[in-house]
Amino acid sequence: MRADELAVEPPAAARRLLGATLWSGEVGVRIVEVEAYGGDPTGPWPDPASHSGRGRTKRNAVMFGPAGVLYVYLSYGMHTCVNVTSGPDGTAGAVLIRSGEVVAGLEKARVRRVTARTDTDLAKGPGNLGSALGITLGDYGTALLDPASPIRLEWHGAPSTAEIASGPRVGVSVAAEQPWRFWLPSSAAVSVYRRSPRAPRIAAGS
DNA sequence: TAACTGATGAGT
DNA sequence: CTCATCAGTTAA
Repeated sequence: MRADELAVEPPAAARRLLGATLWSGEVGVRIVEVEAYGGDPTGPWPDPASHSGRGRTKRNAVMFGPAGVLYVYLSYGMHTCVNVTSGPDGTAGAVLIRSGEVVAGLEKARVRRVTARTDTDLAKGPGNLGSALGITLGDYGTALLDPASPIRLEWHGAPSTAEIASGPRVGVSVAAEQPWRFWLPSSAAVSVYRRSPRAPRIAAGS
């Protein structure tokens, strides 16, 4: 995979990342669920739900750089969420890796995820995926397309559109109408969709 | 359904 | 400095 294949609008980059393998040392995860996030209002794809939706900060700085770089952040004080930057250099964008299947290094992943009931659960959900791969805030900024990196991407070509499903992003209270979540329905590791409690309700009732 | 946890950024 | 917020997970 080349950087220019990710230096496109976040939804297009997200589709290309499905089916790719994300390696962290000996543990490999097949990506089956992703979410695209845009950038600030002055860019080509404004996104109020994005960490970069209100401009550049110390935390989101890497989102404004070249594509194919690891953006990690801490969520809810305990989970590390793994993102791949997208869009051209100077334009903010990223793809959150939400869920995957462990395809290598099962033993190590099981040690890191002792609470997982089955192997399918090892990297199911953004926090669990980061935990299974052992990714920490210290890995912020890793060049994922460099074969020498401890954390790297192995691309197998984008899946066909028939294999990809899309829908609203999870846990996002604004811009919830954007179908910027993509997943492979054939995988059992796709996390269950749960609407944000702050998102507008679709219909009245119970 | 809610307890939990801590970095972040906006407001004081 | 404080304070609300957060792209969650888990046990109940």
